[in-house]
Amino acid sequence: MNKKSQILTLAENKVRAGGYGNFSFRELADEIGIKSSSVHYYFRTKGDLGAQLAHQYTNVFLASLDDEKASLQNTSCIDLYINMFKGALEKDNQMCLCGLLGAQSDSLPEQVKLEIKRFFELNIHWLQQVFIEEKSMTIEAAKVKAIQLLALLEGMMILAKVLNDSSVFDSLTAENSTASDLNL
Amino acid sequence: MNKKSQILTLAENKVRAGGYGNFSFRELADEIGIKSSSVHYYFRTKGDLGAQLAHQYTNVFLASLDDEKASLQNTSCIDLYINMFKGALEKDNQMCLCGLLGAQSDSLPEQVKLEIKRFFELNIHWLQQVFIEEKSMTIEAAKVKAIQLLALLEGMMILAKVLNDSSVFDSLTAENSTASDLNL
DNA sequence: TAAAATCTACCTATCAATCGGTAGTTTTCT
DNA sequence: AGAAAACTACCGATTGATAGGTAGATTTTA
Repeated sequence: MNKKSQILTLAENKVRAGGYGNFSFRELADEIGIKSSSVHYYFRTKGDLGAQLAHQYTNVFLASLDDEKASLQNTSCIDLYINMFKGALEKDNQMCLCGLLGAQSDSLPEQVKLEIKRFFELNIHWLQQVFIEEKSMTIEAAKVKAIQLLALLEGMMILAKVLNDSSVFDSLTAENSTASDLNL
Repeated sequence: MNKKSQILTLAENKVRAGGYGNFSFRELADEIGIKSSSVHYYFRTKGDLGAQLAHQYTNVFLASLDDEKASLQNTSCIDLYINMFKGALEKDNQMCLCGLLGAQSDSLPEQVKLEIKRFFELNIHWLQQVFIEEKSMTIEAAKVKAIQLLALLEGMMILAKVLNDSSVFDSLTAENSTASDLNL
């Protein structure tokens, strides 16, 4: 793996653990074994690094979503989507990168903010299509559902972390659907 | 308002905008018109300040929840709860303090982490009681619902901020219940 | 084909600013 | 007088960022 990828991977872990302020050029450089100026060689400013990080995270997330969709043909895309979040949490025990950055977005550089917005817009659109196709919803209703599900999952990641219990996700998948209908 | 309250109020705004790293002793002191050492007089360490901040936030939040509950007798407590979140967002255009800190919790001092956990446990308990009383649920089902609703609202705050649109909350209240049943 | 120019991938060294925190002193209030 | 609430004056560490340099690979030009 080249240095640039190493930097992005390491930065992702740090951001997902504690947000935008939880990484520094020196820290990244030290742990990789280069100098902080070399990190600046790949990323002119911290904002650039953050923006590229979010952009790549979004692309990888959506790509693996489509991959899973293609390979698991008999599973509901909604369950697939829920399990993507649950899996990310259980695998890394970390927040969603864009969820955390989204919560902090008031304090982020503009370029990072835009990438966070992109993540949410693309995810809402992906889910909206699923609700239209799987549940025969109208465009409007599907969008509302998409936003609600995405919010629910981002929030669940927070709760799972705080309560130190990833089983809170289990009530969401269709297998245990007795508890899953959240009609308020 | 005394200095200590001023410090806490100012710190709350800064944390709700950008997280735990978004305030410093110097910044708080400058904006209030005292010296940073005077902030240390009231709060020995940054962890102490953060912990007291979260503790007070939790107490105020739950107290005004009970206040509203007592004054608005004919409204569902669930709608009341939802509107507390929506109101906080529209009034301050800021995240839930403990939602943001919860997302960052891996990087927080232990004392702050404990206060964040307290916020979520008390809120889950409050909602659980509502679901038991209003919807005649079992203890277990009510807890699942409480966790789901809290997660949904914390996540909605993130989405509302990122999309810059607080109307995403509107689909949740009982008045527009056509779109509100989130049965997956 | 060989020299010249350019690029890649780092480096050393340093900057002003900011960070959380401390010791000891002075002012203000009761 | 004595306690509370501020202050001055620091400390060591870290931050993002910049200037300038270098060895080696690659590309362009004559």
